[in-house]
Amino acid sequence: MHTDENVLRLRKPATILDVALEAGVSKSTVSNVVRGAPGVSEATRHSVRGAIERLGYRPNVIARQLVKRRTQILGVVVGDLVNPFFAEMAKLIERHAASRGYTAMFCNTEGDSQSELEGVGSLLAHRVAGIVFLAFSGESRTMREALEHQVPVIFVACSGEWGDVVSVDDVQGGKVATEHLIAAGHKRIAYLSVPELEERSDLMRLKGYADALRAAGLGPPLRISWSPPADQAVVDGEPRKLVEVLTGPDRVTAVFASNDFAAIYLQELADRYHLGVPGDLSIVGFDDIAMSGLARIALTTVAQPREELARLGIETLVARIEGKLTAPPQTTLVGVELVKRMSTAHLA
Amino acid sequence: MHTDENVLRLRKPATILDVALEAGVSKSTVSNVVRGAPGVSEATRHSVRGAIERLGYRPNVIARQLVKRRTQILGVVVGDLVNPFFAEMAKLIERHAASRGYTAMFCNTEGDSQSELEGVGSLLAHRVAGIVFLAFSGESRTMREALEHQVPVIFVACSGEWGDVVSVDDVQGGKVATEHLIAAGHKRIAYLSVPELEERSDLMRLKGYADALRAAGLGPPLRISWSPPADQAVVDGEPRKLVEVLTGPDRVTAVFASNDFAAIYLQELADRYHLGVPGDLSIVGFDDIAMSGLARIALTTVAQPREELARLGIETLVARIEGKLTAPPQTTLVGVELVKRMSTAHLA
DNA sequence: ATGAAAGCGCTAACAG
DNA sequence: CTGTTAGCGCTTTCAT
Repeated sequence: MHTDENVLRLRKPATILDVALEAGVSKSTVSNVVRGAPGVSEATRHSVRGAIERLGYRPNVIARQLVKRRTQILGVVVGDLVNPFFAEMAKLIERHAASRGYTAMFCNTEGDSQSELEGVGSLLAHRVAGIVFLAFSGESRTMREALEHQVPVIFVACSGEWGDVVSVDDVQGGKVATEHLIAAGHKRIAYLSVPELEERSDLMRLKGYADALRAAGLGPPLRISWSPPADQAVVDGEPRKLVEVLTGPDRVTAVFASNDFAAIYLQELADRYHLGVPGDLSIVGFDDIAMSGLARIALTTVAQPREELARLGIETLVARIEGKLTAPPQTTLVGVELVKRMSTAHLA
Repeated sequence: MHTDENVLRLRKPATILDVALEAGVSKSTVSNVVRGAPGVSEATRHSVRGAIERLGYRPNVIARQLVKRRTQILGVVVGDLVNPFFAEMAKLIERHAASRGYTAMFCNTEGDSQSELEGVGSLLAHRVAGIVFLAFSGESRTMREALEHQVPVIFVACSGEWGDVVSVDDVQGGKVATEHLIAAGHKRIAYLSVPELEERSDLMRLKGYADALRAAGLGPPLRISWSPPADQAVVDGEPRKLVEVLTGPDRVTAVFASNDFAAIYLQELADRYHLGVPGDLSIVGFDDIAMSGLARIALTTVAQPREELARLGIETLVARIEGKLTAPPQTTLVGVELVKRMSTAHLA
């Protein structure tokens, strides 16, 4: 098929015109063959195919994009690939996009709204057909820009006001996690949030937690803000050493962490201070990333149906892009499931 | 700056012509201002800037790419984002690319050479300026295509014959890992390889292992091929239950795994069968992914300098793209470092 | 210092 | 069924 002679000829990629000349037809005919347009005789189709093969012709997507004024590229804004939850979502999004003929272009924001802005700017400059937010800082200029350019947007596993959203029921998740802890006899239960998690989800999970607490007649909610692996944390607005919250007479005996990443680092901190999990401290996470299932981690957690989130997200976005969905932005909530492992136990 | 009126006007993005009309100059002048070309009077520059601002003009990268016949996009071929090593490398590569003005376009191959082929095809169709392989199946058609299209290629943390490579010294890594085990008194040491790791690196690590064994006058190398979390494995070409290799009279007492991912799943298997690590089995990994440092995992491993790999990789590729490097493909090897943790111990 | 004109490679009417 | 034509939005000589 490919001879060295051809390889040499192709130092400059063949264009549609080269193919037309080679096959002795016009550009349009080649274009029709390439795009599988109807109304081309079998004979010409065959000879064009031959010319394409001989020249190793590959359509220039850029030229096509320019004339159609649309790309088949989806921009994906990811929080931080180092968090396995995002890594897996990114992979699933890419796969679903590919299965529908779209290519994914990622930008990693590292949770920083400045790079989010730059990233979205770059996506917009590349005229992506749509944008998937896997994390969203809430910075309004970002969206403003997207809107101005009429790019459909979807928030997957996070939320924003200006586009469709597909996510889990965070309130419900927080509730289920907290109820599990309450059922195990815990009275002093804290909510642990980390900056990596997008604010709205954080607030919703906090709400579910607070609701469950209230329903059980337990004390006021206790919110810990922590950036692993720091020693310090902020407890109800006041800086404290995190370990102190977990020890002492009025210590917290259970923590609902806003995601597995935080939960695992909390467990790590407990290990370093020789606090037993779940003996001295019960922990529930959120996400159910792969490593939470390892015997050595064995984290009780609220599982997000990642596959379903990715599928619905891409489905919705593509429908929007292709004009099959014109209704106002909609929110689709999918269910969560508590996965019980070894990081939680009855209060002694 | 942005009034609603403008937002409305921008439903169709402004083109360079709109700006020219608005500023009362020609397309070329606008182009000169946008590109910061010299030879534009301060006055016109100012008025053009104003028009750009008013219209919210953003240059169409696609049109630019078409005329310059080059993009500023780097294709990145990733093995599997679910392996934290790849996730982190992907992130670093993206960051370094961005710092040099390039955008990254990922494709996840899942170790499957069919999707590698499709992915590279898509990258090529998008006329990426260069391709970074973070994993490479060795399938020659892939590269053949890349070569035919004259796209510079770099292999980072893996290797291939048809491009520059920046990787660690795998032989040395295998040697260091094995010597550590030998020094701890182990006699029956196996090498564990998983399909996710690219073949050449696998072979090089195996070689380092075998060399160390030979130098110490220890028996023949023992190679285990395993797909976690299966029960079965292939030991020196013959299928066996993995756990049997780790128990019984002539059991293996130490394993050098070809990457941390495999090492951690081996540890998991040991845990499930109540084999103590390092009591009954010592394990050394390769990569030093973040989770290997957790107290509960505490994996002894050969660390790859990821930051340096990413930096050198992008530097080299960009030099190639920009024509600053025209020498024949070169190989850059960077050093590895053994990180001792709790998964290895002296043989009792 | 600025403008006019010729494409980049492709698609999409519209003729023939 | 196939060819002609006119752009898509931008860069780049070459004039002025």
